[in-house]
Amino acid sequence: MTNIKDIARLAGVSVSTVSRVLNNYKHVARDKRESVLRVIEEMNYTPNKNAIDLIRGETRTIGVILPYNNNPAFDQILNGILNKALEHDFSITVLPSIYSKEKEVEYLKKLKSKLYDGIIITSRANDWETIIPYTGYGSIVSCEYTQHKEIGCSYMDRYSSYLDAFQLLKNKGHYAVAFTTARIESNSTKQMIGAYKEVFGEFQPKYHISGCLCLEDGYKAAEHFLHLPERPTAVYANGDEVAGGIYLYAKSQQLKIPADLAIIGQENQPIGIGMGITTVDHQLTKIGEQAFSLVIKKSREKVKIPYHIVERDSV
Amino acid sequence: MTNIKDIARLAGVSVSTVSRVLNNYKHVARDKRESVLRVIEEMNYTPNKNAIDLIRGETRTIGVILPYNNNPAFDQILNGILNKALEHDFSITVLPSIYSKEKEVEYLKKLKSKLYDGIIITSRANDWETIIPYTGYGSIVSCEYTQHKEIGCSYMDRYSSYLDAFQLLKNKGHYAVAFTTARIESNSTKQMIGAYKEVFGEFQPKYHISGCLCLEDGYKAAEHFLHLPERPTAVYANGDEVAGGIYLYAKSQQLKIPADLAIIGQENQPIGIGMGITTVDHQLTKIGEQAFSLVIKKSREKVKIPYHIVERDSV
DNA sequence: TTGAAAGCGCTAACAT
DNA sequence: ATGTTAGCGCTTTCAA
Repeated sequence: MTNIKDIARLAGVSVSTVSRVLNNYKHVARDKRESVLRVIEEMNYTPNKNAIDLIRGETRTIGVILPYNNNPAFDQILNGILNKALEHDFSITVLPSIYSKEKEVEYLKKLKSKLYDGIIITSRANDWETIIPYTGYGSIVSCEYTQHKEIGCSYMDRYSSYLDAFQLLKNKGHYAVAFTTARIESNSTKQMIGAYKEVFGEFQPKYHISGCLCLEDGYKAAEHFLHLPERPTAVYANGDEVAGGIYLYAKSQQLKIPADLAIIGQENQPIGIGMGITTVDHQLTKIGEQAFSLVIKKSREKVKIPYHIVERDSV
Repeated sequence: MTNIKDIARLAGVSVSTVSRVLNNYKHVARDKRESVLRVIEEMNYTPNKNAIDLIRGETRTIGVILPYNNNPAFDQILNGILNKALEHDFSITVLPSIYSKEKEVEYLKKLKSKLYDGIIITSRANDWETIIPYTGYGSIVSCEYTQHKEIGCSYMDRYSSYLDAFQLLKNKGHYAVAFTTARIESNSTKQMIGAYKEVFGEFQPKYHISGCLCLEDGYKAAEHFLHLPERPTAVYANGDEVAGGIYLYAKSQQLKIPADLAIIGQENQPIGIGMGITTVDHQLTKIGEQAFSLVIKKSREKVKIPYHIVERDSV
């Protein structure tokens, strides 16, 4: 591999001069600049980026921690991040965590080891207390709200959106309402249950199924709900694919949507458009875009992205 | 920032000893190893990965060039890549190209600049002739077949799958068949047209619409097809979301699926399951997994991944 | 405008 | 078993 020293020698200049033309500095004589460029061309030289990153102490790369890499919601956030990264000429490294605390810490250590200029956490397993110390090594932005001043947030008002969705159902005359969530221990499950209580008074565990990520999960959840003695008349799914699965199972039981079962999904995904499912759109792409903007600004702002409900034919 | 020198000094040993314990080498006395570990702990030290990458000349990072970052097909491939990367403790950097030749070359230069150990090209705008020289700087694997010996391939037999899909339609009595593709200049459009000719004799431009990526594009394509004087009785869509859009438009015109219009999609995506759309599953996740395996083995094998047709209710 | 030289933080060959 | 030292390839003072 040819290096900067070779170029300098062949161009008859010093390495610092080569460095100067490489970085477009002024104060380089025309002829020297040209001869350096010629040699670079001839030798087909490209500077070693690791050496540059080592010296500069920055990499123009952002790491994105996300639990699942095959989940449409996280794909939407990632999409937003990539949009902005492309625009700002940053690279994005995807860090799949499967909600493993160890994996997450491993990734935070990579921030510390200077591989990334910052990290975006789309969702997490660790406590903020274990994450915050790493803000000393690069900017950390979360896609979930936290009051900790060290962390920038690009988030949505989950609680309020859950409230709206349940209220919509209640307004349509539904009182036996079921819902699905992804992780039982997650913040969003807690908020979902909270909102449920606020709207319907008491939480009934039989009307809640966790661990729902994809269409098949929704199908199974519906199977459970619809075999309950007092079967729900509506269900709020944590994603349109899960909602689609619920829809399919209901249909397989000859139920009419929404007459026999109302369904509301989340994140305005293609399947929801296709199947005409009402959905709560948290604008995840925008969340991702905003998260990226915050992380490169090293900002610790808390930016709330508005959600809206898209009414279709399933409620 | 504390560095290896500081640790050596504080532990009362040389940097090489510190390096040895860092890399789990043998021949380090118990007490020295322990005191080094203690100081590392106390100082909360993490080695600078850029320095290590610089010396080792490898980064355990693979770059993945993909044209769109919000396209379900490429998401499936990326998903497969990430599965394997996680397993093998490699990092994945996403390189969005929007089919720009310049962007692609920029990414290949990053391979040359030693940022990645290899690159996976899911789809490309450049000729192989301009890509191949970069195989000198790291392994390059393609998700599309090419006979060039320098390039490993994890691919599907597109032509044969197109043939099968068109034949399926023909067997069901369809002769006026339309189809959609993503990019007019792409290889897969060429193969699609070739397969069409082989099955139906002649290619009719009015039955082909390019530039279809999402549901909305499918909707518009259907609008076009269904207003043709001799409207097609079947359409093969380049993706299930596009197929979903076609389905929706047909429904909006009171057409029955498949009686009035047969629809076949591609890639077995959730929306297709939800809407009951027959699809050609090219197993993109497996393509991604295999591509990753090839790239880290620096293999130039050509591995064909089998496809299969999933029959549902739209044909 | 240019070059010499001192790092950036680490590994590894070599010597002991 | 351990330390010395010469790099890895580049940037950036500093002096000229």
